[in-house]
Amino acid sequence: MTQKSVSDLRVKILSALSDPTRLELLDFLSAGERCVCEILPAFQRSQSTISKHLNILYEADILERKIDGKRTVYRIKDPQVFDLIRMIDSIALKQISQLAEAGRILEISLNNGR
Amino acid sequence: MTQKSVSDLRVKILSALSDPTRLELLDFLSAGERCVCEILPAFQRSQSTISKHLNILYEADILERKIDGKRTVYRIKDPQVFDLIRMIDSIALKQISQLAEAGRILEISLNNGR
DNA sequence: TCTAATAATCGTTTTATGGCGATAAGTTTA
DNA sequence: TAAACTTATCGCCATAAAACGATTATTAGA
Repeated sequence: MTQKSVSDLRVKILSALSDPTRLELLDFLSAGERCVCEILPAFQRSQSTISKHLNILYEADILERKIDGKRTVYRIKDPQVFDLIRMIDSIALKQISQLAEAGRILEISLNNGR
Repeated sequence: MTQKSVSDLRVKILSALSDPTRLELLDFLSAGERCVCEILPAFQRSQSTISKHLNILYEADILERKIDGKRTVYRIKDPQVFDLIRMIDSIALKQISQLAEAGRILEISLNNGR
């Protein structure tokens, strides 16, 4: 039996999410389930690359899939991933505003020095 | 000027978090700021490896550091990362309980078949 | 001013990841 | 059943990431 710890799973989930193409895939699928043939035209990546990315998200239990005739349909398994992404964005936005603030202060001190 | 988008930053943050050693470092630092010389004995990794991991977390704006004499002290910059990790754990725990449930159902059907 | 302590950085090796085209495998349709 | 469609997988290459030991730079203390 392959024991799974929460630590292993969280690294697996975080790794699956730490790629721009995969984040775009999640965004794309947030509108609802889609077959691969609908996903492909929306991305400038080869079919094999997209298939691989989808499988990584599937293996991380973030997506589920069903086979429907000759197509495979993917959908978000647990919508809580979007809460997660929102929280990341909130942290990222804080970082950006800190940068902007630092820039403003720098600008002020440069102006004072003129 | 190096423009930073939220998308770039979130990939950077997620990448920084998707490593078991770095998650342990965050856990270790959750008790409060620590210098590298206190961190090292708690990890079975070389000094250069730990230094690199700390720097990755620093570059992702997850840690901040100050130099104090001959030591460098690291601390959590934004405690919201812990909300993030808690949310990951909640997703991971859901996955584990689904696995357990699937195992239970499998066991039942195996028993029925005996 | 030596010496020890501390931590970052360099150079190297090994492993993982992302990308692609080609191929295979399954399904539908003609 | 042959052809077309759809998607997963294989093999390969290039780049990135993780690990280590050795080196460097800085500071504290003898």
